[in-house]
Parts: sequence; C-alpha cells; structure tokens
Amino acid sequence: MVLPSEETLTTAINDILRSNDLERITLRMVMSMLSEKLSLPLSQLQRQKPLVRRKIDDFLAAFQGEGADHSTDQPSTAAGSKRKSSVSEPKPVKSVKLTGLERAVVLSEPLAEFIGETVISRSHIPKHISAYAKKHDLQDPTDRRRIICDDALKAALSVDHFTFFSLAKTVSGLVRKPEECDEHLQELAKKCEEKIIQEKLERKQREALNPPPPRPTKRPKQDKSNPDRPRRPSAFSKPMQLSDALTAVCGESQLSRTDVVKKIWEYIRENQLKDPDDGKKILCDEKLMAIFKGSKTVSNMGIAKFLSAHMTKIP
DNA sequence: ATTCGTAACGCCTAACCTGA
DNA sequence: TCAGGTTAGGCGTTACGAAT
Repeated sequence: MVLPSEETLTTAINDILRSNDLERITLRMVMSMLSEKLSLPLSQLQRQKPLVRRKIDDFLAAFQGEGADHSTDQPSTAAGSKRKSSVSEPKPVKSVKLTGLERAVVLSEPLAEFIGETVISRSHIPKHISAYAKKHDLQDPTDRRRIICDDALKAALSVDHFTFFSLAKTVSGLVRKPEECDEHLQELAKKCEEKIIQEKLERKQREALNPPPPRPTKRPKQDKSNPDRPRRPSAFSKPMQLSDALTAVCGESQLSRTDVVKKIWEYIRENQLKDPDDGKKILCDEKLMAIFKGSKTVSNMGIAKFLSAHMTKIP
C-alpha cells in the first residue's frame, strides 16, 4: 500500500481546513474528508492520524499568527489536539450549542403559573425557585439547603419540602420537551432558545478574553493486571453478513469476525494449505483466492486485512 | 459533591492466528 | 509478549446552571 506523502497530506488538510468551519470541524471529520479527497480507505489513513493532528495544529498556529491582532476573533477547532491535551487551545466564540440543561422546556400549568412563564431554560427553574425561597425566608434554619414550601411552592411543585439537590429531580417531573407539545409552544421554545444562545455567546466572548483555568480529568485507569476486572461486550462478537466467497469457506453466511478467523484457520488446516517451507505463509486454493483478491499466497498476518470487504452489517 | 438531561468526543476493549 | 490487521459500541468525561 502507498501512503500519501507528507506534502500531499499537508496540501489536502490545508484545503479542507480553509473550506470548512474551524469551530465545528473535528479530527474525525478531517480524517473522513481526507479519505474522500485522497481516495484512500479511512483505515489506511489511520496510520497517519498523528501526522494529520500535527498538521492541523500547524495550520491553526499559522492562522492565529495571521489574526493575532484580533484577540476576540481567534479561530478554534476540535480537530487539533485531543480534548484532554487542548489546554492552550482558544475556545470557540462564534457559535454555541445548547446543552440538555440549557434547552428550553415547557412547564406544567402550576409551575408555569408560579414562575410566570410557560417556556423557560431548564437551568433557570432552580434559580427562580431559590430566589423565591430566599425572598420569603423559606430555608430551614437548621439546614439552609432544605426549603420548606409555602402554599404557593406546594401548589407549584406538589411537595412539602425539598433540598437543592432534590429540586432538580422534582422539576424533571414537572416539565416537558417542546417537541412533545403543540406548535405554539414549540415556537415559544425556539424563541426562548435563541435568546439563551445569544446570552451564552456573549458570555463565551467574555471568557475568550479571560479564560478560566482548565479542569483536571477524573477518569480512573483500568487495572489491566486484574484478570477479573469487568469486561465489556465486544463488537467482534457481533454476527456479520458474509460474502459468498467467505460463506464458501466458513460454511455459514452469518458469523462474527472472530468466528470467521477461526473458520478460516480450520479450513487452512483441514486442507493443509500452510506453506511447509514457511509457516507464516498460506498457499491459497481457489476458495481462498476469491477472498484474498486473487493472491496465490497470503501471510498469516494478512488474513484479517481482507475480511472487511467480505463482511457487512446485518440490518 | 450533590441533582437533573444530553450531546460530543475520546478512550478502551474485545478475538484470532504463528513465530520470534 | 509482541507483531499485524480489523471496528462497533460501551463508557467516562465534560459542558451547562443553580446553592450550600
């Protein structure tokens, strides 16, 4: 296989980055576009992923150098360094997406009456309720996190008391997604979200000028030395639809990848197709040649490479 | 640290083979 | 134990807001 030269790769990456939104494009997207642009299978390009990542960083560095005078207008992309190492990356400020907690929700009738709005950002609900509790001195004096509801709060939340932690859960039962509601409410939600996006955008722009310190990652490492550690089900054990050529060798039309490899090796042994002079080499008969693109021999390492073309997802 | 929902993204895992 | 090759999908993290 012939991998593209660094120069070819650099030109292609720069073309892609120049013609796409730098705030939205990811490394995965660049890899996919490269695969298409260079007419190379993605799997082949994976080898050059570190180089691609480096070239993206180079591009961004050059790009930022050009626009260094515009501190609030710096470009950014998720395509460069990985999230955990992207400490020095500027944050996107030109566009924002709403998270689940920021999305607009439709309130139950009592809650809407209490807050005075039918559609509101989910995150604003505790804010309203907390402000009300403070104003009316509803905090439990022995535990200020606990709120003792007055009649208005009881009517809105259908509970006698709550803590700040349980409030979110209580609220969950009192709101609906806009898409579950009629067109009028959906329209209200749309306008509400536009407003939230605008506010978020302004906040992001302020943060871009004065970025907060990065948070440390909390992900624990897997204890690989422990053989009893919990294992996840493997994608390799999922049955796939086999091509006619592979079915002819395996004897079954649907098998998992691992089973296919097993069957092929069974077939090789049964038909004594290992090269007696070179244990790593397989001498292909007609059935195997149909799988291995007409090759008369294939190395034991090379078997897996050809399988993907003969295996498709079962719908 | 705790609650809620959700999207995006990256990490990691799995089986199989032989020979050095 | 590593080499080579395959990839779907589970899971963890992060982000967002609020108060204590």
